[in-house]
Amino acid sequence: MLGRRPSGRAAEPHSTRLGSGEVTELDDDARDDAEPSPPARVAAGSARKGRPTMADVARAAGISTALVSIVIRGVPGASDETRRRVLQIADELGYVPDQRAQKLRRSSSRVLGVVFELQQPFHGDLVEHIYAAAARHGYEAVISAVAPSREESTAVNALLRERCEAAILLGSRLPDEELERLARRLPALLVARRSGLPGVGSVRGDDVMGIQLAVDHLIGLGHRRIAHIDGAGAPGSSDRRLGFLQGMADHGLADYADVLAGGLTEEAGAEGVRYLLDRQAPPPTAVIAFNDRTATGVLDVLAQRGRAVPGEISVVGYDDSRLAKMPHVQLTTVSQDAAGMADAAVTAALDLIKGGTPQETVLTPRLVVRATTGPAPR
Amino acid sequence: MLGRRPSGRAAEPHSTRLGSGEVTELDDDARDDAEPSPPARVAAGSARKGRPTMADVARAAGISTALVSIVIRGVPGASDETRRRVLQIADELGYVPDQRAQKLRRSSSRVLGVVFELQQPFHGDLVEHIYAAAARHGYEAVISAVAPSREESTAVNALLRERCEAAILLGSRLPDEELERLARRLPALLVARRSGLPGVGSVRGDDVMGIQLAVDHLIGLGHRRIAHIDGAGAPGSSDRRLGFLQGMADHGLADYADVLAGGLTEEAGAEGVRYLLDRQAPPPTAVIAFNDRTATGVLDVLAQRGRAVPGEISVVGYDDSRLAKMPHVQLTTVSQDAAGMADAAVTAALDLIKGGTPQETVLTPRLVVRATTGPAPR
DNA sequence: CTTCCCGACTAGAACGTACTAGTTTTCGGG
DNA sequence: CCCGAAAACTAGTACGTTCTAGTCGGGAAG
Repeated sequence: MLGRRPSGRAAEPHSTRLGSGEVTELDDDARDDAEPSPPARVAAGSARKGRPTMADVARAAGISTALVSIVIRGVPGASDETRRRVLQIADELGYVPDQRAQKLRRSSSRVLGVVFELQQPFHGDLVEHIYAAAARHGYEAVISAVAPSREESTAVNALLRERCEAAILLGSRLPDEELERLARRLPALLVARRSGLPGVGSVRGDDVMGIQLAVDHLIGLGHRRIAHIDGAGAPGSSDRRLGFLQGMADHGLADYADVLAGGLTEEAGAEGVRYLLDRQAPPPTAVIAFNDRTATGVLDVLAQRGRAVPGEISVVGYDDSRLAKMPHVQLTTVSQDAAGMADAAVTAALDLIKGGTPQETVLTPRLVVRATTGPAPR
Repeated sequence: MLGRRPSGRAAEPHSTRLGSGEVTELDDDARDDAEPSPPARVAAGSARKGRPTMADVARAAGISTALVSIVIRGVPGASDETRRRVLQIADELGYVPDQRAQKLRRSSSRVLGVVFELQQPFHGDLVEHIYAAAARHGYEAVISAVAPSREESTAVNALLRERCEAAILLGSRLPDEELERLARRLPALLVARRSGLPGVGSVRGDDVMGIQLAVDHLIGLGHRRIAHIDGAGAPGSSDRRLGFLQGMADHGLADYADVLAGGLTEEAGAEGVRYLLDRQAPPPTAVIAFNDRTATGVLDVLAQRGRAVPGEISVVGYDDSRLAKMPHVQLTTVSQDAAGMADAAVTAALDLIKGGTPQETVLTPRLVVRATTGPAPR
């Protein structure tokens, strides 16, 4: 094993950093203004110096900023000739409207804030569709991430300062008290979480029913011993747990129901199924996981242990996220219909902004049968 | 199988939407201003009406907005008594500084723009650390996502309008031409991608060396037939391919090297390894995947096919993302050190903002040996 | 030849904050 | 009691837009 040295293709090995310790802080800051002659003064050269403003464009075109504004916004009030000229000059100068100033001036910012979890595939799906849904309504979505090292309240505060018109929280874990404080400041909407609060709207799937669909499906395939690896304290987990127990009871199989504390990560699923396989009692013939990530963990462990899926054990996930759809996974799962949910969330948020009363919108889930469920083994 | 109906616990079954078709657009918009008497006029009631401003706080406290500004920013210039009082009133009123106005006023917006891919775990890791690194330097990170339905140029434009001081692009796929246009507008920095452009900085791992580390490791374990499932056209993939071929050649094993067109998804890895297993020639004893996601796809297929890892086949990933660290996966991988890379990226971006020349910073990767590699089978 | 209107364009006031350049108050020392 | 200086506070402008309320020509209608 030869000790590797940095590859030769890079100009310099490590952290290269050229020249001069100090750079002139602000080179030619003060530039005299009353001088209309040379139109293109910014154009060439590097990206230095504050970006061009509307005033720069106006000066270069020899017109007022108001007229430039009219052209840029594309509203009536300018001749075609001027329009053409202004747009060309703006492009030459590399002018981009300053969003801060726009938003400040405009009565409504037309911005929806979205808080999501960085590593949750389903949240990724939702965010993607929220972008689209917001755009469809002439809104912009600005996103703020939650991660192990970034608390939800930090993420929310960032949005608050952004002065968005409403906040959409994906699978929030904020305590009721904080949610109430938030709702007092701006319209707030929970997604994929039940809202017990009067001031807070909510868009979510019917979790009880979703799991029941899964249970029905499995029992229809002849399964009896079914386990549920739940979401611990996560939003929705108690509903899903309830749906599981109720679904089993409906078929008179309450005694065969098995609920394990889980979580919403792959590891939680892995741990849960490991326990099921290693314990004294015979393992279940089917597992319903809290979500797709959890189910993925279950699948991984089963594969490692050489248990056939669905031959020996069937597995059902929840969310129908990107994970479930992957061709080599083909997870049977309960679809939350990310697009529909995003759509409903944006619509509901817009309704709140217009002064509507907070509602609880419950979407009907759908079972998507793929390759991880099959007839119960003999 | 009994046809499931919406669960009884939800107040109303589907898409509930209460009352009044139309809501008053803007209720009591005009409110007379010159009236200093009742201090707390916003406080109670719902969240309606524009949020309180500095002027509201000042009026309630009977002082000037300038002084409120001083207190809010926490700069010297106000008595402790006033400070306390103002903060309390601000809190009561639910005052939050308007970021748009702040940024507009402040010379520098102290905002870094970050473009990332929503479904790439490694990007998630990077974003998380960039948030932290930026905060450490008194900057804020605003993120803009790329997804199948949201183009990179859309994401970049959103940042541009946000007037951030620099743009950090994670694993960008933008063509050189567009990058140049961008760099002419504001300092731009590529992460995990080589920059051929003079005006664009770059922070990346030494991909050639990274793969070579993996090759060395495998050969040290006795492997000879090694395959590389590459990243197709993705940033960094040509370097990694080169590193693979060169590493194999260094050991005189050029003839045993096998390069497959892949991609950066699980499916690409799954497809690649399926091909390797199904073809005529004997399968390799080790696979180096383009990244962790690709490696995960490989692992899944191997598990499905009942191939022992690392007993029969060893697998190496790249990135050391969240995926690799998961307890039930324990993927051997080349670490890009997300934290270090995020740190370097933020530092480099700040340097660019201060007028520094764009640099190419190359970080030394590190091999993290976990459970998916072992001695070559007999 | 007026009058009026309409399109093209402009002046200037917001929006909510930061900050410079004051002005007033406080207070200790002589 | 007054001076001076620091501390506490304020007026007013600037940031880059949008938008209201205009001005200015010029052509059609009277």
